[in-house]
Amino acid sequence: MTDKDPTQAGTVRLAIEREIFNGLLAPGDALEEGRLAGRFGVSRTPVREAITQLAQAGLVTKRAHKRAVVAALDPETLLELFEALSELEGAAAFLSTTRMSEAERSELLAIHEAAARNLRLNGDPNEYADLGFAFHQRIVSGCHNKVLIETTEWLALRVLPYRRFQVVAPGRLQRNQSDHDDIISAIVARDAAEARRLMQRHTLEQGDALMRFIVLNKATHTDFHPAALGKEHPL
Amino acid sequence: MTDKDPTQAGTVRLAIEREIFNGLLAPGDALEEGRLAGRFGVSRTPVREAITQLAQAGLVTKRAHKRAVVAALDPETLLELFEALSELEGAAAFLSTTRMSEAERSELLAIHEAAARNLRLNGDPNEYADLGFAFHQRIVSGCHNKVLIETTEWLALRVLPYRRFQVVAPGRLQRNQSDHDDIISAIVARDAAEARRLMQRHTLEQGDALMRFIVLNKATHTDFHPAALGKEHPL
DNA sequence: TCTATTACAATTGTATACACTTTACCTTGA
DNA sequence: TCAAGGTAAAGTGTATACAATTGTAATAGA
Repeated sequence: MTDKDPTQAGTVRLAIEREIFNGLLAPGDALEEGRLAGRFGVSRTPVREAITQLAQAGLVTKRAHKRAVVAALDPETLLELFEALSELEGAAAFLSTTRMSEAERSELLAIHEAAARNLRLNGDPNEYADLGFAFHQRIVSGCHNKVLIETTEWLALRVLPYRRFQVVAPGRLQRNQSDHDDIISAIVARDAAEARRLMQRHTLEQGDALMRFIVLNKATHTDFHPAALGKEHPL
Repeated sequence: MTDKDPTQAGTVRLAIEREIFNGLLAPGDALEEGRLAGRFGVSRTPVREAITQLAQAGLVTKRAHKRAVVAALDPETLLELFEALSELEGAAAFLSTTRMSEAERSELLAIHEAAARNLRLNGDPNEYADLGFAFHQRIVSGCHNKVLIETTEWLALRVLPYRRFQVVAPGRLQRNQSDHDDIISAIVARDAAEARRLMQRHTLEQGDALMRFIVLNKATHTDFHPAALGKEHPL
């Protein structure tokens, strides 16, 4: 998905993407072509093309003659995203169980063990979040189905800014790690059906945990963008 | 996905989409911005925007400074598409079993029965193909998860031109209908897990059948675009 | 005759200019 | 004070012009 595109349109697209993930651009914010063009030092044409791509990817919404805005994930859509994602990641886990190469499997194990080490030594939670993300990503890529991988990452991209904040809930990290333990066990035992079941439930639960967190903090925030969450819970 | 976009870019996008499905634009064909602009009586700008959207949707491939070409589905990718699609449709069937309204369920049954009638009376195979497509679509939409529906239709769009030709294989129609019978039974019995299993296997088998057909006709065709297939098997 | 280099043609990428739509503000009337 | 209408400002959609890159063909050299 992250193509090294030498064109300005591609560069601008990546830049806007980053700003969305960083929270510099919050959901609901308007993407004004002229201003962005000025900020990036290009004309409106490549900016417009970048926005078109982002719109197609679902990160921004765009209607004719209306300003493009950063897609706001209402709670319902967020739940739907996790539900769909859980199915795709479950399917990937099912296929990966039998399709991963020995090298891929050992790399997955290494990541899992690094996460366990981090947790045991009370390491940086951000590093743990990254390892968790890598864990999911390796299982997905292990299915060796480019279409499935692409589709899964396409959805994962939309929840990415929110996903890392699931770890803030108390006891969530341990639960997360224990889920990963079970998934690894199923994969090592070559139990594809079980790997699917556990992976699906795990991803679904991540969504639930995030939703609960959001609902709890709903009173004080009109929206729940990660930037806002981050300020509230810098860990 | 088919947005009624009043802008020229949207109109051009739909027009190109239709030409791809009709076979007027075959996989591998170059989408030359200038010519298309001339043919549609607009400037290159909206054409370019339309192509960008189609590229993001996966119907055309586009690299910097290279001509955009209609995406050619090589057999491997086609197989991957059906594998991914089978997972998504299976998941949709699982959810639809418990989530469909009574009205949706009876509409699904009506479509299924119309297909059975068509088959019994040796009706128009194209009508049967349409009914089969409607069958799948209703099961997908019945899951009431917009993200899942969108994602599934996004993939289905890419195999749509190929999918209808699965019916040409001998005995394929009866087998298809019998699969649908079983799926309906599971849904009526509220057996979600079984509905998932059957639906997934069914879609996967559709892909296999298409693949077999392609391989058999491979000797005489360098590519297997539906237009070529249609000429070979007008039924 | 074949290969490599170079110039030219064709096509894409970008900038700018303009037309049309939407939005916001201001005026006017009750 | 508030509502309604209109007008100006802002922003998007499109066309055109130009720059940059790529594909092609022709020519020169071996």
